[in-house]
Amino acid sequence: MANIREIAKLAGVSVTTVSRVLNDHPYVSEEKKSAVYKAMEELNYNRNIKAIQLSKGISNMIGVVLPTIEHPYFSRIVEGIAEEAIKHHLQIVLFQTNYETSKELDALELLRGNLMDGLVFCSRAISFDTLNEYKEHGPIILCEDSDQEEFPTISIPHEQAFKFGLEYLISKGHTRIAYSLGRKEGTNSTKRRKAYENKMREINQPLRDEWFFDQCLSIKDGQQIGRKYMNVKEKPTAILVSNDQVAAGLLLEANELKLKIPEDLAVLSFDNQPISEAMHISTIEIPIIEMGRMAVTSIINSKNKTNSTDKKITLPFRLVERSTV
Amino acid sequence: MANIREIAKLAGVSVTTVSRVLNDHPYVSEEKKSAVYKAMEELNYNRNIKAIQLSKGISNMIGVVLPTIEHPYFSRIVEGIAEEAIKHHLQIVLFQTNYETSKELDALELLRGNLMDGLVFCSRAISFDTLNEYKEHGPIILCEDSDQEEFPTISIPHEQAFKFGLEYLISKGHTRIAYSLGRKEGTNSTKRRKAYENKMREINQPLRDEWFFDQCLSIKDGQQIGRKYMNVKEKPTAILVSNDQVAAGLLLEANELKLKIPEDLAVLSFDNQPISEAMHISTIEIPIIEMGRMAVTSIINSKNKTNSTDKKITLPFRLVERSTV
DNA sequence: TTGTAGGCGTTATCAG
DNA sequence: CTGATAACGCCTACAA
Repeated sequence: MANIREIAKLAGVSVTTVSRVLNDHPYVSEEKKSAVYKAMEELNYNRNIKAIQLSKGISNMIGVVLPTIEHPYFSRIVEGIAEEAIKHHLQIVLFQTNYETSKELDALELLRGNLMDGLVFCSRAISFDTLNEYKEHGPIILCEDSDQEEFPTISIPHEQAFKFGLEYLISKGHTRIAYSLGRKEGTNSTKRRKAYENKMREINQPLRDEWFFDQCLSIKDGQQIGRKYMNVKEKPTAILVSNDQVAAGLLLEANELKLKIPEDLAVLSFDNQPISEAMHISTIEIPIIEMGRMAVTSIINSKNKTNSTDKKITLPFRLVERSTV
Repeated sequence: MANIREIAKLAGVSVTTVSRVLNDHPYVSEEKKSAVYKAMEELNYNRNIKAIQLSKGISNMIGVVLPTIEHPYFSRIVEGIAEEAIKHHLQIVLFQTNYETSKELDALELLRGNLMDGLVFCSRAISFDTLNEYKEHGPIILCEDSDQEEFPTISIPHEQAFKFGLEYLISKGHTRIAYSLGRKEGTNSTKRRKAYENKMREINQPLRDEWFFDQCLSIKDGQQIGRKYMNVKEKPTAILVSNDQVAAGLLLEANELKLKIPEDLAVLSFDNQPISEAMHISTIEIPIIEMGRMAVTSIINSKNKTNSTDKKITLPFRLVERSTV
């Protein structure tokens, strides 16, 4: 592989001049410029980007950490990240962690090793304490509704949104409301659970284990809920589920079980993914793509200003009324 | 940022020794080793991965090119790629192109610039001629069923699979068969179309424009087909659609239109994504995850051997009979 | 077991 | 306009 020095030699100029030509600097005579181009042609020259990056001390890469790319929620975030990243000539490095902290650490180590300019955690298993150890090595953006002050976050207000969903169901005459969450421990899920418990206390409803469905993320999980529902002794009249996938699964299973939605069971979900429109699912929209986009701008902002301005960005949610409530 | 030289100075050893400690080389005395560790601790040392990569001439990164990450087919391929990549300590760089050749070129340019060890094209818009210009810069793997000899490919035999699907429908008594494709121009779609035209000729059926639905990828597109179907004058009795998403949309719309599946219209699709199981859609399984996995191994093989062994890898497809045929 | 010196390929500084 | 020369941070013969 020919390098800049060989080009210089062949063209009869200095490496500086070659570099100038390469970078479209002014102040290079046309003759030398064409001599350089000719030499590059002859030697079949290719720039070495790694060398440029080392020399300049930049990367133009950001890491995106998520449990799996196969869930619509995450692929949608990445869609947004990719859209914004390309505007800034940033490349995206994907870390599919399956919520294994060791893999999340891999991403952090690469940030530490200066390979990436920043990291977006779409969801995480790793602790804030661990995260904190990597704080100095580059901007880390969290797509979750956490209250800590260390890292910028981008999210809808999950507690408020869940409360809003419950109130909507209540306004429709429901008091016996079940719910599902993605994973018990996550920041967002914790907020949702809190909202649920508060609201139930408020309307004097007991918390029933039977009415809570954990680990619900996919269509299959939604079908699961449908089957479990049949065995629930005290039936709820409504359910607020983790996301549209779960709602879709629940609807499909309900159809098989001759369960009428919303007459027997009202269903409200989150996200407003395409499938919810197709199945007429009432849902609370989360601006997922926008979240992805803003995660990138947030990283860029953190890079530019030493005092990162935007700490906690809260995006709006929105009720989309269709026919399952 | 402290570097290896400062560590050496503070620890009172040479840079070589520091490098040895860093890389777990043998033949370093315990005293020096701990002196180095101490110095690293004191100076808050972080390895610069870009420098290592430049020095060693490696990248440990592969690029993945696809139109959008938001479609289950592509996110599933990436899932497979990620699974295999992590075993080989390869990072994944995502190029979301929206089928714009300029963005596909970006990926190729980074390959040329030695930033990545190889490229996987999950789908592409760019021509073989252009691709060929980048052949020398690293392995390029195509996830499509093309017959060219220049690049390794990984795919099911699309023509054969489509023919198989048609024959299955015919064996169920159908002769009036419609079909849909993802995009007219793609390699895989071309094969499918060819299979369709051949088979129709074989059973003496005319080709009707009305029975062909182009640009069908999503649930929405499937619903579209349902609505268009109502206006088709000569009704087909079966349809072979591009993928499970389209089938799902078609089923949902059929339900609203009081169209009976499979009585009024039999539906067979491709992929065997989770949604097809949930909706009991008969489908021809494509080992998408496996495709992703093998794309990575193929890149690794191309790297190791100068004479790339596996040129065209053909994966098996499989009929999954459920209740839409 | 250790160190010196040169190389990876580019950019940046500064003097002409 | 041009060019030496020193970074960037690390690895690795080769020699000791």
